Amino acid sequence: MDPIAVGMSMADWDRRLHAQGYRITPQRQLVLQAVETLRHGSPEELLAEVQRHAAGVNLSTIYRALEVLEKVGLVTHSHIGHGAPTYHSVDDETHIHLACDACGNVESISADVLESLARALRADKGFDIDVSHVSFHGRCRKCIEQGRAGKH
Amino acid sequence: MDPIAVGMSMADWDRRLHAQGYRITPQRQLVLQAVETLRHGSPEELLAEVQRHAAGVNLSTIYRALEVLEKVGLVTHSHIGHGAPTYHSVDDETHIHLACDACGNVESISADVLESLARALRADKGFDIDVSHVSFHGRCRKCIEQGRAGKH
DNA sequence: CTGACTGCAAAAGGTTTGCAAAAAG
DNA sequence: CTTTTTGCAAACCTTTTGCAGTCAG
Repeated sequence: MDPIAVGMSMADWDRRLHAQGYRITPQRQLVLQAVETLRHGSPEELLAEVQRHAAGVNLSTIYRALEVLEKVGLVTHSHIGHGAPTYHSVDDETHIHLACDACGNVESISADVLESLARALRADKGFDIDVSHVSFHGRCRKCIEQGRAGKH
Repeated sequence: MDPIAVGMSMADWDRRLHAQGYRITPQRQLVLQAVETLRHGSPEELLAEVQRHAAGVNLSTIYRALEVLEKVGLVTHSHIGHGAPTYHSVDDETHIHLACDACGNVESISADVLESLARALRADKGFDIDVSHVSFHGRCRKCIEQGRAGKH
């Protein structure tokens, strides 16, 4: 598997960084690749992925790289559970997360379902939702059928 | 201000605890009252509120009380930002949060806006949203008008 | 060269846990 | 009297920060 050409945002990732005055570094490229490889990843998970290619990279570098990559619009994150945020690449189709509180499973679905709600909130409240950030908690089909209860 | 009769859930709060085998303690009552007084509160903030009435209460007690109160259905929490969760009492009208990433302000609105979306997700994906848990990120009217950018 | 970036280690938040003493039922 | 609950202190986990050395431009 070619570690370079993973997503379409990779095409101009360096230009994007450059444009905003940031430098191109191997670490930043590795983090971006890691985000695109694991389509969802916590900082910890991204570190593991990055370290498969470059063992010496430090966790704080992951955090700082993600901050920069997010600032230039190459990645986003959302808070799915109680724990760590999940980062994903911006070139994926915008999606939202359905996190099951009973089994912990997380499903990604298209963000299209939010369209009319987003429009309504924009109109009524003047509030502009960051759609890529959205995640819903609840119970998935399987857990409802099995009568599994429980939060978290 | 009467510290006892704040919300309607206070009516049978002790019965609720009792029913599930938990004991009635001043700390638990104080925490429940604090949640109803500050309609939104992080554990830290709830501690401060509780300590206005009983200085000796410990933060870990707040956490443990919230866990129990949540288990018996007297309070819920939602994760608004990056930081601490926010607890609110269940007897309030179910509401969701609109958190502005630019100014940090959080607005509560009725959860009614989610009705049709919730129904659709239930039908299409079999996923049952925990509505009280929902919060949206984005930009509020003020910040949009002032062209204020920025995440977090 | 010079400033931005990295690794490391320490600090900072937020939450959890073990334990002995205190309180509830 | 028995069992739960509390307060305290320490442990834990994730994220942030200060700093000196390194690297990109």
